[in-house]
Amino acid sequence: MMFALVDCNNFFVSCERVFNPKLRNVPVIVLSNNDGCAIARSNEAKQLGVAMGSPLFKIKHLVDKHKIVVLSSNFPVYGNLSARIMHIIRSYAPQVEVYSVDEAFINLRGIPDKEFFCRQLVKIIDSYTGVPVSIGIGKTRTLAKAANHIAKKRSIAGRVFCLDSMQELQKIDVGDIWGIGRRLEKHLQSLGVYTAAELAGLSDAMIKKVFNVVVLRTVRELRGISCIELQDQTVNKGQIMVSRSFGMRIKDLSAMQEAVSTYASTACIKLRKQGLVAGGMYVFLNTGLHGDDVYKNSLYIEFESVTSDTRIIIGHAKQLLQKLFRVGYAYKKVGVILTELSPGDTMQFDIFGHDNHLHSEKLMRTVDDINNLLGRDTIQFAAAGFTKEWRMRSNNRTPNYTGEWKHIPAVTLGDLTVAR
DNA sequence: TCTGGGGTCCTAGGACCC
DNA sequence: TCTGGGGTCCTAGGACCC
Repeated sequence: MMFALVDCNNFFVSCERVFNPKLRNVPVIVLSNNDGCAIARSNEAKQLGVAMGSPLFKIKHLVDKHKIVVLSSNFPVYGNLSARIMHIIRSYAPQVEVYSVDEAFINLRGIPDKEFFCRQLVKIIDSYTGVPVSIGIGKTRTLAKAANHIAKKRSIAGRVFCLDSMQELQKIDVGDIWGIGRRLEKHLQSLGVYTAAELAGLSDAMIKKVFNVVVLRTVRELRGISCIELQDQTVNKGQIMVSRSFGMRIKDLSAMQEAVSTYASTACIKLRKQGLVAGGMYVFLNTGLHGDDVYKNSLYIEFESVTSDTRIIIGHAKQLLQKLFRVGYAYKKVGVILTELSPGDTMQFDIFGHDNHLHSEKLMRTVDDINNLLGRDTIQFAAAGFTKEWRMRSNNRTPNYTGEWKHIPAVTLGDLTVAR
């Protein structure tokens, strides 16, 4: 068994560079929603010492000193490029699991020259999309991950690395292993385990006693025993969450109601896009978790019958929020989580509500169709509000190059400008 | 006062991932 | 002052059953 992990290099930054060549060869970072933390960094920015996830205010001095280009995240564009890349991978590889927006596992079984295949794939993705990718090859998914890490870290020519010698594990820090996070790394180090090779050498009994089965699985994968198969992606997700931090603090219930209605509406769109219905919902809120006057809470409701009707779900969301809301706090965030998801075509009908249900499905489909055709929020629910003053910060967002006619780049002589 | 052993189900919270 | 969003999986502990 052999797996490959295709991973885009500095993905969000690479996407921005596809549409703006001026960003090449200069330090660039892309911020999280609400312009909070650096979640993607160009190699130049990494070298300047910008850590993954560092809050912008903590790296302000580096940004100023080295003139780092700071961009807000532009997820529609990244999602679009991601879909193109995954499409290319699927058209060449037999079995693919899209693991995240910028990563995919490939089962290499049946491919004769695996390294050659991967080097070709790197070139094809590069020439079709302009996004550089690296590929790691290994006997298990965990080893493919580690191989990918090496390919990037050592700037391997051809950007493909095959981890076929266990000697390599001695050079990999235990914290760099997939599945070993900060907590486990510390714990392992306190036991004298610093490298992947040392972790792989621990006894099963010891790991099970001190840690758990998840760590044991990781260790077995390091030894070359595949424990994590490629996932069947037709399986539904367990839940759908939509939540954002506000661009400002909110004290009044009405603005909170707008926000929760907006997120509930977005969650319903995601739900219907996957052909699912939900059986229940959480609403949660908090004041931000860093100050002194912290309040956080959540509530759950089980729906009377499964639904994907935005009107019903907004109604429940507002009711839950009303119960959670305490006057006097300055809120930073609210969110909804839809749970108990099941396919819409096998749903159980409320025996009294069948006609209502057909009506609801028709209405929602019509709303979705109109918005898909004419742009999102062509029709929206009034409860979601129109001014949305609480909207998150996004001060340096690039245009929606791939999703809006008026933002499509126009090439002029030699340089690139944006058509308006 | 004494008050077992085994099971299930649910929830909250922790840890991890990108 | 400012510190993301969206997920999954596992475990511990409580409630409840016989």
